[in-house]
Amino acid sequence: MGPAAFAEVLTSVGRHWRPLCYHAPMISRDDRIGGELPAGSVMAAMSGGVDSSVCALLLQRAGCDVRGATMVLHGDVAAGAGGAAAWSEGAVCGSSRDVEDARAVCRHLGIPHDAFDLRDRFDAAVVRPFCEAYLTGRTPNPCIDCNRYLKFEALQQRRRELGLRYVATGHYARRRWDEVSGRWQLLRAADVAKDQSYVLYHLTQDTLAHMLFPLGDLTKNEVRALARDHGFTTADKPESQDICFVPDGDYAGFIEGWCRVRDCEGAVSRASLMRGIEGGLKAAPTETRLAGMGENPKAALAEAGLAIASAADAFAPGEIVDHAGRVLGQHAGLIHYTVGQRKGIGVAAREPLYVLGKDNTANRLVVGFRDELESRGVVARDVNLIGGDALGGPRRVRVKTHYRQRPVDATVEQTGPDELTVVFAEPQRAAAPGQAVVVYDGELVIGGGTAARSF
RNA sequence: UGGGGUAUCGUCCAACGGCAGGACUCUGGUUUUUGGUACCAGCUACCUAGGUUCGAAUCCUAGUACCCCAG
Repeated sequence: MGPAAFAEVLTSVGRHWRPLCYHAPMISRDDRIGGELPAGSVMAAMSGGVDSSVCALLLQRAGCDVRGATMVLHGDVAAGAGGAAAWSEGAVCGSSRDVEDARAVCRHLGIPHDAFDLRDRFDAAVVRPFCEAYLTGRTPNPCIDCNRYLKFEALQQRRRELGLRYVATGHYARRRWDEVSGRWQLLRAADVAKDQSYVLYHLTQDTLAHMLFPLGDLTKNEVRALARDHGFTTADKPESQDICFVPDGDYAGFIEGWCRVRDCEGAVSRASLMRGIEGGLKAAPTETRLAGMGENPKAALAEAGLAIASAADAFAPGEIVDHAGRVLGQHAGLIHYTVGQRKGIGVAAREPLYVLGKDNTANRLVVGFRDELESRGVVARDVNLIGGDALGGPRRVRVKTHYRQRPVDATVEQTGPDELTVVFAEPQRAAAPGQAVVVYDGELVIGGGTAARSF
């Protein structure tokens, strides 16, 4: 079916076109490529969840040559005889359960399925930067890194190796070829409630050219209905939540354990942590360097108001103070807190108290009332602009500093080769350093970066 | 040590002599591919001992503790 015929089908079925997708080849209209429907071989990234299952289904129905691919991201290999490997159980992304679910869906669809062991890559590109960010007082978003370095970079590499044309994922987002600029664009999903473009701001032209987002025009309910209609075992899996490699939610405990594992003596000492952090900085591939740290991590840390030495005290109790320095209580270690946090401070006041900032040097937690948390803007580093060009002078945009936040009016200006400065139209609750700042122009994702500081 | 004042959830405050309420904290839940936020729900208290009264957090007496003035 050529694009003209495809458009005709859409027109002819009119308002009832959606149900047709249950029975006919139907994928997002925005997945046409240069006016053509996607043709050729596609690697469908399958997490074992409902979205990626339906993603594979839609590709197959569109007539693509599909093969499923699942990344094994974590899980221990049992020390069995003969090196027999057994993935650990667990309903978390990239676990054995998910690999099995993805494989079952592929069997159901009659398509090949590959499982890639990317645990080392996951550790290096996601887990280590996650721990190091928290240890230096920032609040990382590991899902962003996982998307960037695993779901896109690593899978694209496998795609090239296998000689396939596309990688498709179950993200709720859309891409579009822009004739005017001659470039690919990333757009928000049709289902605003499920839009996931926020975690994709780092996509490049090269990657977008080889990406498909078959779910971009569907709603979650439609996706689940499709999965049920096809009897997928993944149809009623719950939405993913929490950090996949910290299923119990105790990220501080996880990081402490991570530090211990890295230190043979088993002690979380200042010296061992410093060794770990500095070693990590040296050994990490360039793309997994501490965000925005550049060539000289220590200088960069100092510039950011962080001291490497103090990072070792991330677990040490200290004082809770207000903006005037009055001591209000004791904190349990700065690693347990993040800017904007309300719960867990443990100090009773006239109104709720929120974390305003973390003073790593003095090991003090600065708290205040809600209105004190508001900021005029935010500076983002480690910038990616999907269009490729520099942004230049102030530009009216909309900005998200959290996955679920509705975009807010702002102006953005390129204030450095790798720096954006966002000024909100109305003061916003401050974003924690380390969080993603994503810039939109209507439905279009312009790009984004990592929050360095609010002002 | 003299004079005055105050004692109520973990914290800060309410409650004509008539079922002790709220805010904050805390706990649980909902929402959510990050941390958080937001929303909903829940737990916990009348300083001690007497007295007055049908009935006391409330009034009276004593004790205890703390605070403020005088030292």
